[in-house]
Amino acid sequence: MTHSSELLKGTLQTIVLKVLKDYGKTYGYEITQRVKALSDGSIALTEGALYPTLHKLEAEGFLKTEKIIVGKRVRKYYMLTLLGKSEAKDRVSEFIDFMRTMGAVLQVEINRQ
Amino acid sequence: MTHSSELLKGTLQTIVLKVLKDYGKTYGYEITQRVKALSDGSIALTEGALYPTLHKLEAEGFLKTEKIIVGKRVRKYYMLTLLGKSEAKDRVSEFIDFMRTMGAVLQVEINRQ
DNA sequence: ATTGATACATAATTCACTTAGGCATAAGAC
DNA sequence: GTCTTATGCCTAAGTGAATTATGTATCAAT
Repeated sequence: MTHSSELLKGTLQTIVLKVLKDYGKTYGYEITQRVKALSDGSIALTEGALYPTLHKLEAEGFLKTEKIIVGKRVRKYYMLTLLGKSEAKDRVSEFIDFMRTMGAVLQVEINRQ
Repeated sequence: MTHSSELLKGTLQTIVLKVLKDYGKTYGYEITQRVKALSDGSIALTEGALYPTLHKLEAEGFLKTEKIIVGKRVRKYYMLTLLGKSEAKDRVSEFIDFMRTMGAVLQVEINRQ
């Protein structure tokens, strides 16, 4: 395990919420693929982390689900609730603040455009 | 506890190494004060996290220590070893990569200048 | 004298995540 | 045809960095 994977901790909920905000109705496996693509292969979400997180966000009222039968398999789509949309926005703002703060602490110039 | 404090996880070693790189010989309590100042009050390192981290970084050969008697109290100064200097640089680079990747995933424009 | 700041340290607990399973269908390689 | 890889969901045990809770002691200020 690299040190950078340590940095990833605490970002999973934010990532999931933002992906659902940007892409709408998405299923678990698809989220892993999107994040892998967006991160140029460097972020590989593990199922052991992803599924419990989806369930938790749903239990908190941020996500709602819809099951679709594809062939003989069940696919579970997740989408943001109204509350979830607001939460997604908040979490991204929070992340931007965090980056700015860390930029100051680490004396790295960071600008959001 | 806010969600942003969750984001902070995994950054402590990087912060400590970078502060020691930028300020040279520094003691534990001083590190908490510097980080608080640099982060405009938003990052308050807890002693329960800081001291074990300092001990661990020392055990790994990244830090060396020097005890100074101030009045009747012992103050323990930490400074980077040669290995620690290189590690500090690597960790900051890693953090910059992480921010860039997260910027891409969260569709937030981030530029380092 | 009592509070708050300075200064170190350890121990129990928490909790997000990793690791390791389990189950099943679909597609492609050989 | 069967073997591997990809698709697709899930839970449970274990890990480890953090929080929370203490403990000890000096110093300055009111």
